[in-house]
Amino acid sequence: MTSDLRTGGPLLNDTAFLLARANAQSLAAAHAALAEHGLRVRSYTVLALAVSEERLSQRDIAEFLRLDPSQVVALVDDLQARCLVTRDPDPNDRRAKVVVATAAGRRLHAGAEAAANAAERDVLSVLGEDEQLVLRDLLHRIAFPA
Amino acid sequence: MTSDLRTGGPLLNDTAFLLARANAQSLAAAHAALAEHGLRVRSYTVLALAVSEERLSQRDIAEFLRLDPSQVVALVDDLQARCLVTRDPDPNDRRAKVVVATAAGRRLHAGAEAAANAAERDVLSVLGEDEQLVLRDLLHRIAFPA
DNA sequence: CGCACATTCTTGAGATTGTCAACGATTGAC
DNA sequence: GTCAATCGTTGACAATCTCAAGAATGTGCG
Repeated sequence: MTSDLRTGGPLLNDTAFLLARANAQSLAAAHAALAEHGLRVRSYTVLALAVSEERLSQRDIAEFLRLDPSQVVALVDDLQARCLVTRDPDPNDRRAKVVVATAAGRRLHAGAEAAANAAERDVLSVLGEDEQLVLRDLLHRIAFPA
Repeated sequence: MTSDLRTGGPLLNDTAFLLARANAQSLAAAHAALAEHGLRVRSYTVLALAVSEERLSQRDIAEFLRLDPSQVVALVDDLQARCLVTRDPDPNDRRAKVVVATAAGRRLHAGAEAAANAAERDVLSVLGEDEQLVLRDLLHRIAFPA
């Protein structure tokens, strides 16, 4: 057989490329899993933040997800129109709007989270348990540099 | 101080999210580094494949980069218009077109590669040398599952 | 207090990317 | 030779990214 691109070709020493391709695999799996729940990957992450007890503002969300604030507006608009989240006023800053999940939002998130976790488990299944923990630690440090 | 989202918040146990955010960091660094050479990240990866000796067809490139074939058309169109690559006929299959870098393409790639590597080194600098090797191996296995 | 300046959300625009369906040319299987 | 499959291409449409501007609110300083 001819030389396999996946093992010996160009760009394979490029961690940035491997990061991009691994992310593409992960995204595709998550996309398929979440579609059955009527969510796209972006909506799901915003909903997940709204479900948490952190009471994040749209700016917090934008920074955490590395999105432009205007994108968060559209995402929250959609979730709010579907009665999955609300925009609560921040008593300490009337400019800010805290995004909080409704009961329906929490219900939908619970099911979607299970599907997303299953998809992630599938993607990571090529690694051992200990390797998965190492990967998460390394990615965490790159994703949130000091 | 209040609880830091980066260390204790939601989604941080989600490897898929960390993968996406780490990739965003990497992409931003690469984008800035390559802009000075007149290339975007996509163009750079296609050019890198054209520089290699693999003689890849547009379909090969699409599959390797996980792109739709129609996107490769636009990318190669642009690189060809700038005289950085050529579309050579494949003697074994007259449908396929092999994308090969010109001398100018190889020159531009050399400089761009240096800048991209510097950016990557910067992003990975939060990890030790050995950890960087581990990360690359783990990502490689996820990016190209059996 | 009053003023200048920064921050938060929002809107709108334009460019880039992702996804899909068709089509002509060519190949490979039968 | 016929027929299905593949490769490149075009076109359309949705989704995403990036930027600029504006209204409302907050913050700091004289």
